Amino acid sequence: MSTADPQRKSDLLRRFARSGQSESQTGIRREHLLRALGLIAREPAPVTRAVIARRTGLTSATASSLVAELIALGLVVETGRAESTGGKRATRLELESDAYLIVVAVVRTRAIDTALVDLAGRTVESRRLDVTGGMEVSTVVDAIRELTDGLESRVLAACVQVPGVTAAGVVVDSVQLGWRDVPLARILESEIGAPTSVVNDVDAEALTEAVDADDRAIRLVVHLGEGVGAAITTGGSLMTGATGRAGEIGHVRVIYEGARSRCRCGVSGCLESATSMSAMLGDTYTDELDEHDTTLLASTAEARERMGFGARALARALRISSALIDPEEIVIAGAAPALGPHFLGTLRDEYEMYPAKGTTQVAIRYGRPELSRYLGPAKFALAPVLGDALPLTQAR
Amino acid sequence: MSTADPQRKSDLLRRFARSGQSESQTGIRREHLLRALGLIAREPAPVTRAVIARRTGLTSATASSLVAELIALGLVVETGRAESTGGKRATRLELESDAYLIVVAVVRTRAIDTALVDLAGRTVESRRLDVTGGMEVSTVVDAIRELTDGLESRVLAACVQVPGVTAAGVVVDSVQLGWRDVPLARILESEIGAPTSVVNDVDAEALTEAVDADDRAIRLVVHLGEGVGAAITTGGSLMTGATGRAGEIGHVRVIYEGARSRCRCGVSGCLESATSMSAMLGDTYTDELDEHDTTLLASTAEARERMGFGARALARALRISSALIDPEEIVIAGAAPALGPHFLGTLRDEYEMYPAKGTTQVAIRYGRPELSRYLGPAKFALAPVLGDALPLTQAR
DNA sequence: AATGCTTAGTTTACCTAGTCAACAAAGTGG
DNA sequence: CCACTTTGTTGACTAGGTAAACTAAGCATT
Repeated sequence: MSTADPQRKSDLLRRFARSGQSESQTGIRREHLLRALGLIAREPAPVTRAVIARRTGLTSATASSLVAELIALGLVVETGRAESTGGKRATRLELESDAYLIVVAVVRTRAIDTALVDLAGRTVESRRLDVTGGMEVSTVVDAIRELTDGLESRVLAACVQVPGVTAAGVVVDSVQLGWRDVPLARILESEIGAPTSVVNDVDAEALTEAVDADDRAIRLVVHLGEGVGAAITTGGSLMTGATGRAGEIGHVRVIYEGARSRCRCGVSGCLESATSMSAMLGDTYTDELDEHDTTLLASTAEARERMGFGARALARALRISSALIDPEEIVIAGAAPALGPHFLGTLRDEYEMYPAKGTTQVAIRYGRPELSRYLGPAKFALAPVLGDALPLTQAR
Repeated sequence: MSTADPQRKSDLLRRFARSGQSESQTGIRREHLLRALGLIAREPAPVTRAVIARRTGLTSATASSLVAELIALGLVVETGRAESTGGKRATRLELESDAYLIVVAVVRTRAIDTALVDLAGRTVESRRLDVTGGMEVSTVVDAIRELTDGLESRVLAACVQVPGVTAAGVVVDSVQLGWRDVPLARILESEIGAPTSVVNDVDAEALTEAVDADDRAIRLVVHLGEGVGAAITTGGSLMTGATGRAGEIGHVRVIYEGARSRCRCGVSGCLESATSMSAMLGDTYTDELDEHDTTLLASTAEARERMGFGARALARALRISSALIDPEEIVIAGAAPALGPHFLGTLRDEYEMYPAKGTTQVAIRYGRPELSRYLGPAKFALAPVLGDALPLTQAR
């Protein structure tokens, strides 16, 4: 366990946190440091200086100097020697995952969940704060300050997850929280002294699902809950669209004949009115339910019938979406995994009923409920500092 | 007019053409050279060394050295002095647009159009070769060789446009040409000694429409012709998807009740069966028709009625597509502009009939038929050499 | 006309972060 | 014990930047 060292942290931030423009000189070095760090963090086999040199194509001299700097910054430690492969035994290098921490805050209508995540993706600590009345920005600030008290020098980055439209650290519009144009990142950055990001809840979930994604993978993640949303990830980062509203497909009309009920949005036949968890399981469903209760709700005959209808509507949306962006896979996340294999099977059948010429078969799977929901936000928090060097896989 | 200088061209290719991997050292210099070149090519006001220094944030010494190298490579010339702004008059810099040429070949079922495009986007020369029988790769090679005869030392890059699925310089599958897994780029590169790209026809068109795009603009381009296809451009480059099939939306089913005719693909109710030019204007329509003849076909009462049906089907596809990717604008290209304001108006009305909550209004416009169709391929050809430094705007 | 001030561009000394080559350290096998 | 391999470090060199001094060429004011 490393001790807090304010100097080392500020060195690290100066080195990595992209500071606007003049990256002409240090940019390459930053890139190389992150590649080396990425190898150390991701590679299952033991990583040594020689391995880094071979994999990056840099010389062993440069690899040594990169490792020296990573060790000085406290991100990497030497951990004994490797077996000999015919010559001198190499020094193993490993990520020092508990040197720094990432702060995650998940803000909802009536509660704030806060957590500290280490560089391996482990949740070191988590708290819940129930909030009565309206959600205030100051309450979020206080919750985070309480969590990080005394640990300031180890907090490397932070991310706040909110429901609603976000762009560049600003909560543009959150109906659920009643916030509009709140520069949340700026407020928190001055408060905790670390780069802070703001992310939409659906996007955060998509990043969680992309946790061990291939570099170039393109993935369509659909969230089913009280509402319906989607997100597209490419190589571990998000497609935000021109106005930060990419993925807002919940209220697009997909049923033109035989719509069953009018959605709260006014349009009848929109995707959400057929495929949201509430539409399929009834109004007793809420996002606060656990998996067991949701499974119970899904077991009635009426629910099963409505799940068929919902699957058909979602299949319509997915067919055109996947033809357009040609994803590697489609992930149905949110509370959907609790619906079980029946819903997924129906969805796949409906999806494959009209295969479009010129497109390839795309796998549809459920999201993985076993993944910590802090992983996506943690990954998003780390992006401006360490890029996607660290996998944050949690389990290994 | 600059003379051919083989040495200078090979210097340029060595400097810019990204050669696989080891870009660790020269990468930054390449970046800076391209930024300087981009300023000189794009800026409407006269560009000088001092301007480059200010805009890039580099020092004036570096700007001077960058310009010196661009001049040595033949990409830039000094053109007199600017007005004084209180001190020494600056030396104007301009793009030497006729020093190098880009080869474009548009391959279709029965004809090959070839063209030479200069660095400003002007078509310097163009030829057409009608082909009877099947289209052979060797015929394409010959057509290009004939066009470039004696100009080899000025040809900087080439692009071949083909109908069908393409990926990384390979024609993966072209039903129209009867080609499968043809490594066209590799064949041509050894033939003409310049980096060669292969692009899909719909993608090429999308790049043409993105010719003076803002850097971060995301744009959805839909091609209407004998078939229907789409492409997404972000910041001047294409989203290709996981397997190079992004945008293949033609045969996605969008009409579930009241489909009028079965498409050649077998599915009834697919987008193409309602919205392709052939579906709307009748089987007498072909992609070879000129704008005038197409307009005539569109003027009958029956065609107008079918255009309404087609617009409704396309609107369905566009609503979900634009909610998903949140584009800056939607462009309806291909032969569609010949359909006139009636079709576009109907499409807009249908599109806006069910506005989805949480999304923003997106402008729908026709493609610009006045743009040379060689611009998109030329831009694609130049990408591996000069990135998106040159706008290739043609007219200024 | 002389002087000062401003802007443009070049030259020079220095810095950063690589490479290459020599070498030390620490292993293996005959 | 010695040749050979692999790991990692050290020192000379190189590419491509910066900072600051300097030259060049204009305008404005005395």
